[in-house]
Amino acid sequence: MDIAEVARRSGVRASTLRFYEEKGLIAAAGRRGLRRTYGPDILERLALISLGRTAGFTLDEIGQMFAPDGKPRIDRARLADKAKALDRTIRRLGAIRDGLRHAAACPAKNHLECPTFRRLLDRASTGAIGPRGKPASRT
Amino acid sequence: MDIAEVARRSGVRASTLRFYEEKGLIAAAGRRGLRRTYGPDILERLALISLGRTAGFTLDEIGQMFAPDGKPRIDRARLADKAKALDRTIRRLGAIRDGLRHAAACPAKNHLECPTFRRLLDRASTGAIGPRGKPASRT
DNA sequence: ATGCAACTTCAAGTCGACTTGAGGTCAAGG
DNA sequence: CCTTGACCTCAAGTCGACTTGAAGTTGCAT
Repeated sequence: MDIAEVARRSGVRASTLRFYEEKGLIAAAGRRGLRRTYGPDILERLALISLGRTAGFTLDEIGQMFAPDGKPRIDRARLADKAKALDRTIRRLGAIRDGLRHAAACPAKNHLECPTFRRLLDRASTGAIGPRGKPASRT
Repeated sequence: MDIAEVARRSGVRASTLRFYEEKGLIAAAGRRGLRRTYGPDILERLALISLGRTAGFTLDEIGQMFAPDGKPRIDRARLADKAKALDRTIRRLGAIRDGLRHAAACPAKNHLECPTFRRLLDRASTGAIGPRGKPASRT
């Protein structure tokens, strides 16, 4: 596959593929002249990277999860930690989602007067919800 | 309250408070000489901002949620949308958390050989999970 | 009255993850 | 053979959310 096809099949832009290569996250199977050629494995690799990104790993962290030979070298403790962190995030977001839902439906003229909303706000300010451990998605 | 006390009580750094002011997200109640003074309302305001941030709104979006008079001006449809988006995110993250948990416990020498892991990967690459709608938290 | 820690402004820097632009090369179709 | 469009490299730019640094001012305790 050439870079355009990988881009097409993975949804990852060509510029990003070059960038990932520069960072050591992926490698082209070879070159045809100047041009990169990729084997089918690249797609799985990219899926793995995408997965890691969504889970909240940085590219650098993801890079460290591949042994120099290219096979995943996965640190189970690290994964368990991340699962735990993810779980906390999920809980926080769940609380917020419920708060938003309520606010969207709530009849109070001013949300600051709504007890449900105020409870959410209190939890937010006492750190049960926010702020560290940031956002949720740019829709 | 002076800026240092607001910082202490809210957990938001003084530099951030000045930055938020510059962005129009907050305002000092007044000045004592050069120095900003804040009323107690600021803490609620900051909680609201923190909440919005965690929910995935940008600072600009959050700014638009306050009427010029400073009272929250909340667009219910917007909130409902965000709740929906948040819910999608939560689902994605839940799937990933489960995948990570499994991977952390899974006995397979190579995760790529584990059927559970592969299923996760497939969902990731078919877009059921990733990649658009980014990360989860910098722990 | 004086010293100084804590405040002020404004410009620039940082970080992560890419994207964009300029200028160059080259494989493949006509 | 020639064109051309897809590819290449490398440097710089972007975006969001802040932080940092330099240089200046000042409220307040002694």
